[in-house]
Amino acid sequence: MTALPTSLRERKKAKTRAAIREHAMRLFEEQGYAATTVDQIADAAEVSPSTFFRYFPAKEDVVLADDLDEVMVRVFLAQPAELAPLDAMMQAVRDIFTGMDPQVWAFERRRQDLIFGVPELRARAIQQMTETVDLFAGAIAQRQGLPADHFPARVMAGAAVGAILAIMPSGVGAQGVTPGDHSRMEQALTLLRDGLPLG
Amino acid sequence: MTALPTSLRERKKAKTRAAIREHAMRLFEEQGYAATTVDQIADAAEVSPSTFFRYFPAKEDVVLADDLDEVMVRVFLAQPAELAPLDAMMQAVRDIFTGMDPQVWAFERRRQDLIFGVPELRARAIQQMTETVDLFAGAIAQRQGLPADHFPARVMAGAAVGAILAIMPSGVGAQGVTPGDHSRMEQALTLLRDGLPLG
DNA sequence: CTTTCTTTTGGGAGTTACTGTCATTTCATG
DNA sequence: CATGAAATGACAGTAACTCCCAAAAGAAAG
Repeated sequence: MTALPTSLRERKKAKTRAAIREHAMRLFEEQGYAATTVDQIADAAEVSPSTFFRYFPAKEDVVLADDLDEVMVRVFLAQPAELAPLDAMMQAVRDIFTGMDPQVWAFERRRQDLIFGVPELRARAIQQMTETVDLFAGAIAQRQGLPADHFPARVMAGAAVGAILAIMPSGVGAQGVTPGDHSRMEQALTLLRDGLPLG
Repeated sequence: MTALPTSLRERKKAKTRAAIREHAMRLFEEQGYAATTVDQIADAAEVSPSTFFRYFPAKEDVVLADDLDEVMVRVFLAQPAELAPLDAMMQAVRDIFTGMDPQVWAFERRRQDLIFGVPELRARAIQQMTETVDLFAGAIAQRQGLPADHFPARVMAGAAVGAILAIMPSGVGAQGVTPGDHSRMEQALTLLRDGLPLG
């Protein structure tokens, strides 16, 4: 996941970060996000509140820290050049979901559950997605040898991210990403490619 | 815009609300969003901070209070039934932008500038858009006589909203929606309808 | 091992957005 | 004018941050 830590200092920092994160997630799941204070998290992780904010600039960032989106863009760019962009995207989705190790998967799932359950977090997650649109628009253009600000490339990126977002579970009792979801993503991208038939 | 106020009380409330809003927007534009405190706004509008929060549950809501999205859905549903969904959407965009009176337009523009300039506001605005996706998905399905949770309808709604969002100016020095923008929106929807050709 | 330098940590004080409560004022009504 | 309802303002309190400074812990050098 991350580069292997060398010095004692690095190892301690990684451990502290992980501890804060784990205790925070647990408390959020147990008592709810809003009802959990930063002080409680700090107490549980045995650090001072000051230290908490040194590791995570905001309470939200404990949950939102690293995003999957950049990985997605990288995998997308690694696809064979002969694939059409939307097909390359589908293949990238497939690659990511099949190659993910179970532990990462489980953690990802807990995160998704929290994010989609808490409006505050959902808002920021979606904002991250708009940054992903920029990344994707650039990536698509690059792949096809088009200028970086190519209009149709932007539209495609926006449509793809929007479509995927739209089929994410978000209502009451929603569950995060499940193993079956990557096939729904592929269906959505196929529809896009075919001009959005409604039949 | 709103129903005509009858009683003295109603009129006063409307005036107070407008005053808070106007002073807030002015201060945000002059000194920036974060640098403006609720107390300053309350002072300028000559109300107590308590009253401020009675009118707007959060500082953000002064800017985000009413959204254009619901209007969009209504106009979309009012389009002639023989238009294909994406064409109906295009026509709805056209109707709204041409029918908007200049004063509303000017205010809308100031709002857009603020929203797209302040990350915090942008995040919440985008969240509102996801709610719009739900509305649109339902509207599309309804128009075509499909079940409310029809998968391709959701994908279409998500793609359309995502595409439009993607071509909104958001970078540094970005300007809000300008009169020329509705044609860009139409271009985007046309691309969607045609299966997203990149040429 | 000790000294010195650097990084990390904890503590405290301060700001700001927001919540809840209660007395007072302001409008509506008979 | 009297009475009830709604709006307001002042107050106290909480929680998420921010800034700053002194103490602790790891790294490097003698």
